[in-house]
Amino acid sequence: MTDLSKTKQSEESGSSPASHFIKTLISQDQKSGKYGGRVQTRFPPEPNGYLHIGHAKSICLNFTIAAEYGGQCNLRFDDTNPAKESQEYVDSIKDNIRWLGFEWDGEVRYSSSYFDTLFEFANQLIASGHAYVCSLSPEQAREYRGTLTEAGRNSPDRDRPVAESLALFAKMRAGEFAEGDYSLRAKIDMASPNINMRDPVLYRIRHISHHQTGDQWCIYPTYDYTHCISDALEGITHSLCTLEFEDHRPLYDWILSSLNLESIRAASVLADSESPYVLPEQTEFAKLKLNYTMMGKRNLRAMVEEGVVSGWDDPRMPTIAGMRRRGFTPASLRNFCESVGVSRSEGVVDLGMLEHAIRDDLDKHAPRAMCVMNPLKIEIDNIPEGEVIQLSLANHPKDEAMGRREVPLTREIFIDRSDFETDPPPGFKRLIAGGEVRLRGAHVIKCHHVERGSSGEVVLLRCSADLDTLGKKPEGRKVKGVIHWVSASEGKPVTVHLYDRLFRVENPEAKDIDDYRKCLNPDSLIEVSSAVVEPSVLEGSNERFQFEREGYFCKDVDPTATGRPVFNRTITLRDSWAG
RNA sequence: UGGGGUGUCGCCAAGUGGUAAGGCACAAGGUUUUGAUCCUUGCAUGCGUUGGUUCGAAUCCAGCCACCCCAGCCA
Repeated sequence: MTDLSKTKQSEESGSSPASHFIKTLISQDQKSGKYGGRVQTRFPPEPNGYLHIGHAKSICLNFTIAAEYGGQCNLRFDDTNPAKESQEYVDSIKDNIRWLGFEWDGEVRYSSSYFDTLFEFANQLIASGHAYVCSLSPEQAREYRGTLTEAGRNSPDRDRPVAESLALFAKMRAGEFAEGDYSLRAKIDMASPNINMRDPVLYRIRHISHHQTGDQWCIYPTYDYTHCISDALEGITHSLCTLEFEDHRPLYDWILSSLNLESIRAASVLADSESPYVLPEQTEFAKLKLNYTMMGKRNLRAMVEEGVVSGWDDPRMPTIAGMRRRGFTPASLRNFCESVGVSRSEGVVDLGMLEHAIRDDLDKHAPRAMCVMNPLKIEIDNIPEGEVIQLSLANHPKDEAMGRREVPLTREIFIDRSDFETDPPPGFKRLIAGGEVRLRGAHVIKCHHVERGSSGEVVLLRCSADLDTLGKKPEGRKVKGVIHWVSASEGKPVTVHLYDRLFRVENPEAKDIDDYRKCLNPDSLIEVSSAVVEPSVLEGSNERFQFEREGYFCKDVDPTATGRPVFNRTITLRDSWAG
């Protein structure tokens, strides 16, 4: 039996997603029937910024794992700190998740929609002696907390009578106190080596309106108090989060086990269910880090606010919105997250992995086209002036289903300046004076005259086409080079944005870097205004193309003021030629 | 020097006592009207380190070292 299953697994492992410790854990829970066969996960962003590629890992993990085990994944906004949150972020996050290809279970959830229950449970904790109202100011509380190596001291209010705490908590909620006057704290252990257990704050006073609840509340629950209860109310089974929350797990468990289990169940989505009610459990995994990339929300926000980039959706940003505009596909991001794996060791993934994921997807799915970035005019003397030869080219070299397109060939065409050399380096396969080269999808041409301007620069190449080489190899010789081209008269001018990594250093967030601005790559965006594309590019509804020999490009959603179409370079083609 | 974690090829990552998967990168060939794709081959006598247990250790035990996280009424 073991042999059989092993064989089967290894045979499938080529195509099926890799296993990892969280799947192993859930498989065990499924086998033991711990949650009655249920798997419910959740993605719990705080709406205080835009989602980035790091979030994508968590999104993919939570949604795919639920799907693989026949469960569901909730989207819950963890909105307990209205000072930093806004509806704009709520909207963008929902949009980004859908774009990635995931759909959450039922309605969007908000921690703030549990405020009533949370408040009631807080009263229960006070009543059962698990929490008290503390009058220490934030500064005093810090002093009382102790340090990493010294135990803290008990608050003078720690043994406040239950009735008094209850009354004060009611007054806090009624708005009778100023911010910082009082807080509700869990009564755990001020000497705990885990600082999170030193009577953590559960509620604080904030006279601020909330993007979802308006002015209904002036006290707001903290993350630690809210998250575990929200999970429990939603019937979450596996609460997946990143490693830095590991120290919070004891608190997560403490809060839930200090509450009455039946009260939680009764307030949860499982109240009327026959499923056994089992509390959720938190499991941590390492967050995604990418080299040459800054992922901190603070820093990303700073780049937006300081105008280092054009916005949250600047194509150089590691945000979902930015990558989308850059031309990344949802599948490429999902595949990338899958290929990176899930573990507990904190590594830094090489950008090359991401690049591979997008090239892999676009190579299969992006139609080919030609675009000349830096035009050099060629006159083909044996094509009559005014004649337009419509060539039929395959949109994809391997996938006939992607169809064909017409590409006009005329007497005057453009090739890229870099495809002609008067002084070619060894191994140069493109056009040289007196040499031959294949025009992609068209004829072999020979350059017999180089025309120069007053300062010696090449202005025009006079060539002639071997009319017998359309769709066949030339007779008696080999022409190695193939270059792309665009008709001078039929081609369309476009603007192209060549993007490169934003930073010159592997870790722009390293401790020894005082200012990330000093590490910016000055060439992260190069605007090319001289580019010309073949007409088909502007005719269809395609957004993404491979401009042959140049890279993958994506039509920008936001044309520049010039009114010309803009194409963003998603990624270059691999280039094994060091020239 | 408190507590919690992590250390397997340049990078990610399987492996759970039976003799080091896979992907990325890299290198060398082959195909090619994209110097792309694709195909083939190569790439850890070694699993932070030192000891121990065992017929046998990346896997078990002990010590040591390195790195990450925690002292918000942020999440």
